[in-house]
Amino acid sequence: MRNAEFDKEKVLRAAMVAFMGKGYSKTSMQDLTKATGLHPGSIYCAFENKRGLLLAALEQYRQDRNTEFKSIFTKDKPFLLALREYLDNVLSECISCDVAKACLLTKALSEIAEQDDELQNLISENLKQWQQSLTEQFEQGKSTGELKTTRDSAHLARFFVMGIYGLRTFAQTHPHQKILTQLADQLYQDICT
Amino acid sequence: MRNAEFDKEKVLRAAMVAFMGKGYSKTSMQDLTKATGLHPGSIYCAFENKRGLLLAALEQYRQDRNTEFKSIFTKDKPFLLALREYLDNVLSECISCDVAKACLLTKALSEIAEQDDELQNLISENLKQWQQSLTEQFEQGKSTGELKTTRDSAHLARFFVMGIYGLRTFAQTHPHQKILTQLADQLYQDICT
DNA sequence: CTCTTTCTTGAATGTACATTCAAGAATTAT
DNA sequence: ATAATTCTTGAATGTACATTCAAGAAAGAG
Repeated sequence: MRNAEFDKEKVLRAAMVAFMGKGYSKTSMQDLTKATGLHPGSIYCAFENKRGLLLAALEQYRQDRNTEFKSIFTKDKPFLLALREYLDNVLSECISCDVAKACLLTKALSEIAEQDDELQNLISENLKQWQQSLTEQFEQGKSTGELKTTRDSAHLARFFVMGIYGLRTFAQTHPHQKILTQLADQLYQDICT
Repeated sequence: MRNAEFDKEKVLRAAMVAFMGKGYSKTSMQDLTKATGLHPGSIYCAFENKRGLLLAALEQYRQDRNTEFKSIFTKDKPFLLALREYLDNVLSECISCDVAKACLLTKALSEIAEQDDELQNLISENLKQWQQSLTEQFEQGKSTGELKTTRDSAHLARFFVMGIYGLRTFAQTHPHQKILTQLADQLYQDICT
């Protein structure tokens, strides 16, 4: 008897970064062995195949994002502050020069989803769940009176999500702090008034 | 002496559709020969290689979009109507079930740009040019008094572009007419007030 | 009608890749 | 210590692919 030697989370985060950097197709197994430090056999043993590694990485990504979300939208923090902090986080990802500029979910969605229904559904569900969490926060914000608007919470959340998708794509052609910040400010204003 | 037998525009539009459907990497030469009706040799003769075909297809895409843009934003049509029509066009693309849901430029940008600086620049320039055209239209709309806002035209155009990027991504997970229309309406309102 | 040029065809080539597997190494149990 | 089990290693395999190329077909020139 013997236990696996590698740290699954570390491996999955490394795989995430690799996939975000080159995209799924262009990330070779060689890239993945280099990034994760695992040999092909180990990867196949642990994750079945390359696609399995992507699935596992997506799940890890979802968990990480979820943890981050909960750490920002805490019960004691005023909603508007939390929302602004959340947006600023997205913003700094967009501006940063590392590979996390794109969201792994949307990147994978645009690259592979058309060909792979299971993956498409998985990703869509994740994104819908994220949107649902935001809807709940908007609802919360309205109930405390912080968010003064007649608009439906679900609608607000969808618009916010759309804005973030757009911001991320925009950042790929215009990675300028000033402009991106302006766009984020505008989005925040449009939501909160 | 003998002339090439194929219609370049038709070939390029077929290639565009193929690339939009499967993405660049996953579209094989076999797919492309089937889609275009050309044999490998002819493709290599006319476009150098697969990447060359993508470049040519991107250029065709740019031209087609430009023509469409000019046909919507004509001098005699009221700006607000034109803007609304433009947005509705995007919307119907998002809702339609064919492959044109995604913009070829942003799809290619997210898939390949990281690896290919020349392509990255080409696409970025195209997108910036689009944004510039919109800026000019917003400026026009302000000068006629149709567009009543204190906001900068360039800023308006950026926000509008961001919204369209977001709408397209959003449509990949929620291809529902009603919700997408709602989002487009909201975007239109936010811009025009 | 014949020659020349250019285009077309699709089988052949080489490469890059995902995947497998058998031998070796490490760990735990007895 | 030894055996039993499970993990690790990386070279070998087969496949899918982009690309090439030489032979054949079509079109125009003389």
